[in-house]
Amino acid sequence: MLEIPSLRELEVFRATVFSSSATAAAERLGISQPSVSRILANIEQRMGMILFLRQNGRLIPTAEAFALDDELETVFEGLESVRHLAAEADALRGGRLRILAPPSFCSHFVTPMIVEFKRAHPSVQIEFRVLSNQEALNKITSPEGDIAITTNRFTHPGVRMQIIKTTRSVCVMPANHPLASRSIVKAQDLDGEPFIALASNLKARSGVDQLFQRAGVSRDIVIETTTNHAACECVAAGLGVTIINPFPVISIFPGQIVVRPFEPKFEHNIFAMFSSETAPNWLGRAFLAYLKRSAANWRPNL
Amino acid sequence: MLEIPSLRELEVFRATVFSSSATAAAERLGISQPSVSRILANIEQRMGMILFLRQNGRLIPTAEAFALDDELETVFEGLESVRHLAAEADALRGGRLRILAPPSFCSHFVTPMIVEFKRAHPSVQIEFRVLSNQEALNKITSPEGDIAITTNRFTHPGVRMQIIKTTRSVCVMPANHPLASRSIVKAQDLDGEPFIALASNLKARSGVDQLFQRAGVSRDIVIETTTNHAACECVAAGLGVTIINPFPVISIFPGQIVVRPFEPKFEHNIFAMFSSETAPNWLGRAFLAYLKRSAANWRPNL
DNA sequence: TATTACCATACATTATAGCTATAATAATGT
DNA sequence: ACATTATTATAGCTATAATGTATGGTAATA
Repeated sequence: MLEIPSLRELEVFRATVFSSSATAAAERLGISQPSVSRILANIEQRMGMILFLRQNGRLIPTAEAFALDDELETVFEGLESVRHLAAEADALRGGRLRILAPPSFCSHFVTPMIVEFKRAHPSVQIEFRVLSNQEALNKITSPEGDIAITTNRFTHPGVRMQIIKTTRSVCVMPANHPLASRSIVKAQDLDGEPFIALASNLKARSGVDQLFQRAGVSRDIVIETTTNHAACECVAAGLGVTIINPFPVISIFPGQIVVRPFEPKFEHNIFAMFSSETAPNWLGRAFLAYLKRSAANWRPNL
Repeated sequence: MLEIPSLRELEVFRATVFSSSATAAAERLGISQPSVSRILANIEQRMGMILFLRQNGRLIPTAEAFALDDELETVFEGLESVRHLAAEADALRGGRLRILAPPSFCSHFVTPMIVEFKRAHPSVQIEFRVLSNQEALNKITSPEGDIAITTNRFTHPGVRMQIIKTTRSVCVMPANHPLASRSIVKAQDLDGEPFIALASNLKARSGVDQLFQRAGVSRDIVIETTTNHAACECVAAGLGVTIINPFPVISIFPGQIVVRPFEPKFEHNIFAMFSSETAPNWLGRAFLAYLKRSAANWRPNL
């Protein structure tokens, strides 16, 4: 009923939609017309859709057929990339990879991945630059970098973004805090609490501020820090609680802090950024796959 | 050497990369381990790449494997859409389709397509609104429209754009113009010529102005019009020459005007715009396929 | 040293994709 | 009205590909 046909069958289907004729499609594909005819019948039966009207002995593509054809364009473009990848696979051995990342993700995410990647592919020459999101954008468009890890979803036409991981803010508290017994901490719970805030120029700061404003909760902001790590240090020292992105750094200071899910939910994204101008850098994509796999296996230990 | 494996083979490959083990992949796919092993060997041979290192009797994915896996994610996402399409094909019979388009493309492009589409699928309920690019953006994001035809490449995160057609500006002249004998008209040829310009708020106007500025050519702008059609009327009346996008309206006024390619090249794009928030509207995609096919068959008769 | 957990190969079996020949139907030309 | 041509559909056959079972090899482990 909704079994997906084989690549070959889809290819035959596309050729037939293109020419609105089984005979023409057969000629274009270099196979016989009966083959095309039977393949089309097969597809229709297995997908449970009528793709062609048989009117006056001719094949007329239905709206379903056009929609399917449109959808398949993406698929076959992807396969074309695969073919290019195969053709240029040499670049993956002994190529160069220029990685850009902001400081916040280096020591506990990107750097270990670079070590692992380099171990698996010793002949690859790796350049690693630590810089801000904005600088990364500039370098990718130049292009002076192959892949950048950022926390901003840039919509610049010169770059393509891809989500590496999505996480939700958590509440970090001293181990002896009364709220530590709760399984979830809500905004209302923190009314009047001493609070460690992030620096006011950060997007995460303003986002969290909004959540508390909407909830009508006023916190006692005792200190502002620039990094999640510093915020955790302050919490460990008993200065207050904080709301941060748990990825990739959490659960240092074992025993001194506790971490709980926070509501309302506030999402953080990490993106990979590539140039949209130049051809895909396969080493960069390979490295992205490492990052994704690593990020997917990561779990916040709450 | 670069033959693309079958879908099934790619599926097996992905499962193996995911688990880094042929045995685990076989279990996950419900087939035998030797099958997986042989399929992987096949893929590697046919693509001419080493996808797994056999170290200590274990399979270790190479950078090539990760890059390929990443590439295939797109492909399999596309196929997932195909599956959804099959499951929801009913929507294509008797659904509703809300089309948005600017005035310039209605009478000679969108409207005839709507007529054809409605004839092929009589039970589909079609709403057609004529409005500006900006209004279309608003309605797509609302969403109060399923597909919009625009001349702007919006980068708004709430919409996905797709190119329907790309064309190049042409020079339109009275039939008896001396330059009518040339096969190509260049910017320099129009120095001092009486010129029909488009309204100064249009993107096409400023783009063409730039071309002439760079070429150091000063035209005698005798009149400004808002539409391509009006510009052609002025040309037919012998008021001067003009540079316009030939699509979709050209070669009206037969015998009175001639049309020639113009250099330097100036490209125009027509886009389809969908909401990126809501699920794909299959009727919209089917209609898009109609538009694309029609646009692809269109030829400027120079 | 025995055991276990993998991956690879060989062989047999089944399923699929392709061909040729032929039928059926509709449009077109005489 | 009839023959011709163009198109899709069906049947039967064959070669190839996909898959399973059985088995062997190799490295880690107890």
